[in-house]
Amino acid sequence: MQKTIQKRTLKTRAKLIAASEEVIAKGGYEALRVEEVVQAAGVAKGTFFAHFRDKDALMEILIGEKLNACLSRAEDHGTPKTVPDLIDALEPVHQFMTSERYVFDLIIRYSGAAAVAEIGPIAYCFERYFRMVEAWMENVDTRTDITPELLAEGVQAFAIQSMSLKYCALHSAQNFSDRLEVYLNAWLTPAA
Amino acid sequence: MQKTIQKRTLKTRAKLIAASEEVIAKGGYEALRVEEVVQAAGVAKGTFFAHFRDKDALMEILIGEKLNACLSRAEDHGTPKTVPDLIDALEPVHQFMTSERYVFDLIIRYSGAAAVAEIGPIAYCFERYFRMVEAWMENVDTRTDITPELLAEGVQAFAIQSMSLKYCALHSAQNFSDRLEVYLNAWLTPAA
DNA sequence: ACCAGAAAATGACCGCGGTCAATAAAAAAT
DNA sequence: ATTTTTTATTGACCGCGGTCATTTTCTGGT
Repeated sequence: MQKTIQKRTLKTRAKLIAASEEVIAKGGYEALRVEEVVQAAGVAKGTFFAHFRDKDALMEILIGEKLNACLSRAEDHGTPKTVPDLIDALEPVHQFMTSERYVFDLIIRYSGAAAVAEIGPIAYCFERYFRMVEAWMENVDTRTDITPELLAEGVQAFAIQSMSLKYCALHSAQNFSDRLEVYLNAWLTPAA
Repeated sequence: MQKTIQKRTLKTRAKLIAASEEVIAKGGYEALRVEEVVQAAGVAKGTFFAHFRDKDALMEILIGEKLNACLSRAEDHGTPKTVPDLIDALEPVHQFMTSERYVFDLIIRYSGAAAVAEIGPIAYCFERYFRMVEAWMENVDTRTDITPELLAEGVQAFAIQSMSLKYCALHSAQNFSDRLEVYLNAWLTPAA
């Protein structure tokens, strides 16, 4: 009862991923059509769904990859020492997350692991983001009444809030970084 | 250049709304099909889209109504004095927001006003939630180094974070209220 | 080399949201 | 009362994601 995976499978999958990236490079994530992808990859529609549960599953993979790349860049930044520096370090991540409305919505929708057994690519990125910030929190000058873990969860919550408000016309007066800075100052170094 | 609206219009619209509520009462929000609604309302499919931009627009209206009812209940609670009391006051709102995964996702997606000119029902609810909490913050014993407005924005951010984590298998150990309580204590009454 | 069984690919088909030119009904103008 | 104009309704049709029985291709055993 072996389930030998043929090398053909990997090749087809690679073709589909490559074709998807091509399509996205042209028109962005939102405009991607499965039909267009399979045509570019030279396979039938049914083949696509033999490789990915649904369109979202492909998106999770592609967006997760990009997000991981951004997180690596953030890690390279080194431990930030101030709030502006923290925001600066996370800038690539936040930048990509809000590069397209469609992307932001999809990331939020898949930010949680549906089941402990299978953590999706995006849920994994959220965990990675959180752990990275948590580690930073241990070596930075902030309030000490709460754990680095809690501090990191707060940073994530405020980052998401700031990104959400970017898409809200009622709060577009203040820009993303300024808003996040206000939040994080209040969260990390309260004065009363 | 008058745009007289016929009373027939209002009647059809009411029929559609009523039919929608019926359908939802049976199978929940996620399972609603436009086809089923128009059949129950006794009109053609095209009529539906003459009254609502798309399916989401109807959902915004229905969910917005429910959400407003929950907010009214929260207002009736009176100004909460402690964090557990605050969570208790907001309980109906949070309860409804997480009653269905589909509902939560839709609410989040439409929480921002797409344009200042037209604030959707759900964006309005978010504003109302925020203003209500802000007013509470003025009459409650918290940190005073930041404005009630900022405090309220933080409460909203943490509430959303807590709700999101409810759907994440990696963080399902802690329940919603307990998590939110930890967040709000740290946010409203920091100790260092 | 050949065959049996497993794995992969195919494309016709379906469900459902959304469109639009044609039609009917109501209101305004005569 | 009749015509004209505006407003509302209709349902055939389309786009696109997703399914599944059938066919093709691969692989391991003899």
